[in-house]
Amino acid sequence: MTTLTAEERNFTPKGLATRGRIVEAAARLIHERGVAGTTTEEVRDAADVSSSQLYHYFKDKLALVRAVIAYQTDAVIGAQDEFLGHLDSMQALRRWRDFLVRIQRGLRCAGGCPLGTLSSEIAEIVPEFRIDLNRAFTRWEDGIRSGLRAMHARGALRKDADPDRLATALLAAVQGGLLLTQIRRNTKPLEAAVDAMLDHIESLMKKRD
Amino acid sequence: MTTLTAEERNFTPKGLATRGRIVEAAARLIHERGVAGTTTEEVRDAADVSSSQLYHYFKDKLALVRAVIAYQTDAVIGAQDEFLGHLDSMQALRRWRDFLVRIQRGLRCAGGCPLGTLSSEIAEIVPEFRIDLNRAFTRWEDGIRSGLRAMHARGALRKDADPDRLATALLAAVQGGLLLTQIRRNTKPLEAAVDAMLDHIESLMKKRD
DNA sequence: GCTATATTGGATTTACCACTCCAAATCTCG
DNA sequence: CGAGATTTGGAGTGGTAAATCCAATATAGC
Repeated sequence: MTTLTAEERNFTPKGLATRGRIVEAAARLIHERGVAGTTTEEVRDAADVSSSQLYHYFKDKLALVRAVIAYQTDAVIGAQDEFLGHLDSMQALRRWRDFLVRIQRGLRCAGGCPLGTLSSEIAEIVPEFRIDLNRAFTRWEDGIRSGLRAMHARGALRKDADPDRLATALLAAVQGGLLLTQIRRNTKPLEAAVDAMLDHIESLMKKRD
Repeated sequence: MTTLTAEERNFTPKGLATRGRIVEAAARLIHERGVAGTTTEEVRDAADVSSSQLYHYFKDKLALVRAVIAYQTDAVIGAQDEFLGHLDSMQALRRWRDFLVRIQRGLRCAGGCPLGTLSSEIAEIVPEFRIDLNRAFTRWEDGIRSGLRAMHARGALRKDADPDRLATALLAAVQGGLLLTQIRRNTKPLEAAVDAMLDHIESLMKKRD
């Protein structure tokens, strides 16, 4: 059984635009109020579509939520585009850290990570949600890992350092930091968590010889 | 305006027991299915109480959820009782780490941290929830911090290390690790995150002189 | 232009779920 | 034991939100 992508279903450009509006509105509302806190009626109003449109493009609310997961995955990864894949120096890592903190400040520390909050709310509800979110985090982790691997390969990181494991740990620090930052309404936890992890990575660098 | 605690409301021991059954059942169901995924009817059945009993002891579902937050806070902190407050050596920290990993394995990595998942689901919904959860994490953090402060005070940690900030970072690593562990259904992320943070702390220890 | 298909409107249905209500049973304490 | 309070049973209610339905309009491709 294969899942058809939006493009495979003979949607016209106009239809795809409508579908896009729905997903976008749903993503925003769900990030603000959670999945359970967002009604299809609110999505309809925010996207300015009718009930039949919503169900024309999505089988049911669960299908819409899956589309939102995909949308947020691209949004989160996309927002870090200029960083992910190039985190191969302490300078790049620190700049990325500053970027993440700046984003949170811009959001007044509300809402947390769209993927993190989605995960906690729905990962246990529908098995496919967990799979989707796992893939999302794996993509994110890949972007971190490639930089650390490059550092390792060129000898900047000590041979006994494990760049893959460090990438996982760094992503965890980001997620945990974001959670506490959301609860505290203060960026300090995010800063403390990521800084500590970056200091750790720096301590695993070979001294310049 | 003061909120009455359960004890202040003239509940008899029998009543308190009933109330406790309700909270316990609600906590378990909510951890499994989330707040929105748990109906009052399911709680009633699980606790073997009638509808009127539920609303006799709780004003509404929100009040029940607040009670569940308090219950889970005590449960999570309580489960770590033998560790928190005594994390003042690398040995103690590593033992605590093993304990956390063991717990997750026992749960087959499902469900995540009760406080973490609650936070993501409801922190933005009702302001008081965020306050309650903030307090919960602060208590947890206190338990970690006191150990690191002790290490710092007795000179085991370098003078320029910041034990308070390290405690925040360590709690974040635990939370982020738990999130990824839940999504991956594998304890590796928790291990990687906490190990990295503990290695970092160890690197800040004075060499024995 | 004509036909099939895609898109849209919006009223309606169906189901569920939080919460109420009132009466009955049980307990407390003088 | 008796009066007042607490606890319990369970049917019922009101509102809400997901999903359906049918008809109308727009669009694509021949």
